[in-house]
Amino acid sequence: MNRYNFKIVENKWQKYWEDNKSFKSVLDKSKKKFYCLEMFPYPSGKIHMGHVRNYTIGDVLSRYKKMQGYNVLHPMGWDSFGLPAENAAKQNNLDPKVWTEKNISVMKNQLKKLGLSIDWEREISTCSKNYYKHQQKFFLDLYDKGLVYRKESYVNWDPVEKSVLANEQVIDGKGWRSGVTVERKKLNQWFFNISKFSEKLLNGLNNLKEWPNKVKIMQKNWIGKSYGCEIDFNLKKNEQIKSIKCFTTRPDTLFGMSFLAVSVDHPLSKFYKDRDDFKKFKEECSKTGTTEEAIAQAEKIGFKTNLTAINPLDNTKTVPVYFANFVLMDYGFGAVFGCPAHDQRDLDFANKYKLKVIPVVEPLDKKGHSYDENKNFIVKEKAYTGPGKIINSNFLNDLKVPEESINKTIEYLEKKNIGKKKINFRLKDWGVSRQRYWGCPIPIAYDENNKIKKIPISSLPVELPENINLKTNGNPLDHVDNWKNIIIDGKKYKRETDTLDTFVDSSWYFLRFCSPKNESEGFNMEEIKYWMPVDQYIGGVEHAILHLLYSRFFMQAINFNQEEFNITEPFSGLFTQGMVCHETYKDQDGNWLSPEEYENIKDKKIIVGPPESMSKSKKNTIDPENIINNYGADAVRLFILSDSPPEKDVQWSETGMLSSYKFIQKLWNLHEKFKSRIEENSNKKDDEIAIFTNQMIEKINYNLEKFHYNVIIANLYEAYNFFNKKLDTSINKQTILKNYIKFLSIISPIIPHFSSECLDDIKSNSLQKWPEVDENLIKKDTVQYVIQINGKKRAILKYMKDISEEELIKEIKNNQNTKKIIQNKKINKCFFVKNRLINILI
RNA sequence: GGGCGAAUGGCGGAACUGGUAGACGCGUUGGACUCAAAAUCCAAUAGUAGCAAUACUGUGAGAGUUCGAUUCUCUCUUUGCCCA
Repeated sequence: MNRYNFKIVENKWQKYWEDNKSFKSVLDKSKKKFYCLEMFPYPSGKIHMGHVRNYTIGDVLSRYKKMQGYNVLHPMGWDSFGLPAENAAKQNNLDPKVWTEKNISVMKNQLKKLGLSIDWEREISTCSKNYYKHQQKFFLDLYDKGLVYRKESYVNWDPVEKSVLANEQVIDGKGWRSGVTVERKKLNQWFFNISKFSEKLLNGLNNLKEWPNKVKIMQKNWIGKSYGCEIDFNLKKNEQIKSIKCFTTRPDTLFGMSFLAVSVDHPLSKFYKDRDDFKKFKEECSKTGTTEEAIAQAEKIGFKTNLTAINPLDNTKTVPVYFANFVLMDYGFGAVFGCPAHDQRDLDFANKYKLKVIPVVEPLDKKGHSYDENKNFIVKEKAYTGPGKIINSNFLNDLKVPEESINKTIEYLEKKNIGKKKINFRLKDWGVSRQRYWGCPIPIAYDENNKIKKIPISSLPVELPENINLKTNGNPLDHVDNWKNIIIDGKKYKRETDTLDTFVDSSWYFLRFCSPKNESEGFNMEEIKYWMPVDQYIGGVEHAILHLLYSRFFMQAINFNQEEFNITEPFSGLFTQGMVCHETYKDQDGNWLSPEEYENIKDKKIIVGPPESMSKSKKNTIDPENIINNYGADAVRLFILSDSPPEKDVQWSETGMLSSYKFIQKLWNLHEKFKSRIEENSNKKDDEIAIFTNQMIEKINYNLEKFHYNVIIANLYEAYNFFNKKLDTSINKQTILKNYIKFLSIISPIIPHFSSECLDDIKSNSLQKWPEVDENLIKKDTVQYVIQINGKKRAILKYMKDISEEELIKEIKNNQNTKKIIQNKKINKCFFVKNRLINILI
């Protein structure tokens, strides 16, 4: 018997697919399209197991859809701008472009070894000028539509590195490399007006039927629509400023107000800007990070003004006005009123500055709360934010919180012209400026007066200069004078040296795949009208918010003021796969060990940790290329799908991998067995194989549609067990051949090389259609009935299909096994489920 | 602190709409082959009792709805992810 040589077979079919352009997709309006897309990789150097899992899931789906007759678009590209390239290049004295291109070529080869059904002719790379040229054009388009603007905004500033940090580079409020506390610094930056579409992005979620609920909920929370109220607070006898406008979601707590806090950037600050103590305070505030979390955790500090605000519901009550570090200018109006009893931040602040704490909401349940000697509810260290009823609030007393209280208060404020109902969104505009070299240049220049000048379309792309000095303070582009200084129409300008956030690159790449080679436009209307939206998008849940939201925004932005294209959602189906995990190993000194190191020094005391997602820092990674070389692509594909449902984490296991490899060998032995039987001739009529095959197809169809890929593998094992046994009996030649081809077709999305080789070996087409289920064959004449007595299973009996309740009871009374249980007993009641079960109560 | 999930043999996991719990794989045990081992093949494998047929218990804990609950409802425990 021949042994299956995966190396020869896999090379052969990969070459065959490439030579025959088997997966090239062409626009064909006569065919139904299916756009299957997996999140494209960042070219970090090598593919990792997460990629293997992601792309295998997508490949199974693509191949399945193709076999079903769809015109499948399954492209691949590279998210190739980004900070790692810049850092790696700096370390190794390379050009980021050279580093990136080398990685791409390595990773492309690795992906090809997996045997993915990708149309490589559509390959794109976001760092190529053919790509970012259109992105720059797009930027100017959005500028013309008024969806891009420039404003001053805070960034995370590392005072040691003298550079701007991304939020993820700030760890516990400190720079990831310098370890120094990050400061807030104001810079002029570019913004996309995503908040303009808050409502649309929120409502659009309702139409995304094939998205996981949790992703929709995360986006909904991120957009954060809240109903509240804007309130004007009058100030006590002040000439320069009469009132301060605040936004609040809890107007019902107005009687509990004990201070008013404004942001240091509030217009009010202009009256204090020359005072030294205020300057000092402002500097102190700048030491707080920019994330919501950093602000929440920072100590609440304030600067007391000489202003006094009047409670709009009771003129006799006045409160002090503070500048405070926890109030941000870009939320609401940069001013809030503080009700310490019912907001933790306000309470921390009030306790620090010895301000009054007046509870105005009393919890319904007294358990776990504090009360004074007169049994009045009091708040000390922990603010109460739950439901209850209003107290200490004059005419608002006894209203139910929150059902009645908020709306009633707003009604009152509107009637008295003090405030009005307002909807607020948490979603802020998207700051896209990055003070980095390795990104898409922003096609803008400034004249001597700092006035914005668009780079003319005809001189796009604005190319990134190559081979520049990266070891500079701040943005390297700032130091490239011959690039920075330009002349447009005879006038001197300085280029914008910030580059675009890489999330911009990935916000429209799915469109580019529809027209990857088009020189004159980023995407062609006719082509995106045919291919878009992406029918199935597959990737990690870590992109649930930003990438997906930004992509959705881009579709809105394209659609904005434009009739021709009316698809506003880029991904009609979304699937988020789980991570690939591995045990972790540490030696006695607490150093991480790799799985190989662990194998080699097994006898020593090593602490084996629980499975965690593979990461270089924990050294618990497995290199896919080694695995492919040792076991073959088919075996890897089989294993990565077999052990867990795709949406959950999967644990990498060497024994599991080995058993997948062995299974392919077993399938090959089965193939040899089949072949010998196909050549034999037996006239015995036997429907059992056909019935089994059809039932299997039915099951697999169901599991494919539901992404239960691990169950499909179990189905395949069952099929193997069945066929292996069946082949030892006498069977009809035609029956075997017909059903065997169906079996090979069904396994082909998962282990395509193996399947192609076997089909070819029995002189059958290696690219089969997906087999249809023959309904006649899966109809059964007899059915197994579960016999329950008093709810307990007592027997399983086989009878004719569609037997009536009376007949079935008669049969049970006569059956040897069951009659003893119910003999001479009175049947009180029966529950009969046709063709399935009967429950007899005696 | 808030939101969303999850919990099933030694392990990963399966179970349609409430209707046979544990498919399939790993591991373990026994056997065949072998001088021996590996590989391969065959068989057993939730627990308890029993030679066995079989009986009882059993899907994180506790309650509830139901003829019937892994599945639905409530409370709790543990745990994961996201936001703070």
